Amino acid sequence: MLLELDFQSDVPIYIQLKVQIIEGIATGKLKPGESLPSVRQLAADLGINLHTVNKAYNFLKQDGFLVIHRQKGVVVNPDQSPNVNDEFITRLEGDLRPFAAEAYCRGMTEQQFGEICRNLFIEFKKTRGENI
Amino acid sequence: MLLELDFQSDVPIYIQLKVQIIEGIATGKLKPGESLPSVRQLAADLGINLHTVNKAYNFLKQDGFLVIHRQKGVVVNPDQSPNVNDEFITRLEGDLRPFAAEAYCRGMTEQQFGEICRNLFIEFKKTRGENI
DNA sequence: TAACTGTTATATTATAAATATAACAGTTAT
DNA sequence: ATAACTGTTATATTTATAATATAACAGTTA
Repeated sequence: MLLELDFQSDVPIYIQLKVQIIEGIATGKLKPGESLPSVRQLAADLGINLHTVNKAYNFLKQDGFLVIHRQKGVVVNPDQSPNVNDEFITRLEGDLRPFAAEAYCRGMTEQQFGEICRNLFIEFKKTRGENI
Repeated sequence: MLLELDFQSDVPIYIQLKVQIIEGIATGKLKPGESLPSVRQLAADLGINLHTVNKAYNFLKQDGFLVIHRQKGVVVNPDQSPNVNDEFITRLEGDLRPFAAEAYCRGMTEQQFGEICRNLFIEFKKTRGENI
């Protein structure tokens, strides 16, 4: 899977990695049980430091998206991704609220906002369908 | 309007201020034309530095949420909040995508996700209705 | 004149991000 | 067994950003 970094972005590199890997799982480009490059390999490929990759991997491991397999190294969780629990929903609502507020302030309609959110979600559904 | 800061949060203070002011406008707790505390006053009230407040105010001014009024100081844009333009939509989609991806990975349904987004939006509509 | 407004400038401190090396324990393949 | 790999841990340093501390300026207001 291709990972692209924007070094000009104000988003930290390890967050960019984390987000892109989750999106990769969402689209099916990264499949359950699939191995990821080693921390050293990926760091070398991207021209960044080993610890930056390790930081991203560890966040994803802690969330249950990745597991460490004795033989295969870092692997996409073969069982399934972590659940939707109350903690996640609370966090999600807190994270999304500012965006909803700004959209509402700017005069976006409920339909517009709903459609953008739904389309983003559907996009993953579709793409995973194609990649499985 | 009451502003509350979480000094333990990993979200920078000036971002917390920016978000809460936008949410205040969205809920109608901050009305068009209404004055905000001076940078020195708000900084003193919150126990933070003048420049931290100024930084938040300037971001909001740049986005068109606030204007500087000769007499009244910093004021909620009396005309209206900034528009929904293509730039905003592009930025919004980019910002929301990671959350949609994670929600989808965790097995959230399109209905669940859509409802959470819609409810957040509706909440502002309702609250502003009450506050106007 | 005095007290306020936002603004600008400069310097410093604190924290987080990213890097640089090095080493350890365990696995894998030659 | 040796060599090459795996993630992990430790330590130190550099870089960038966040936040603070003082000070001053130009304009407004009472």
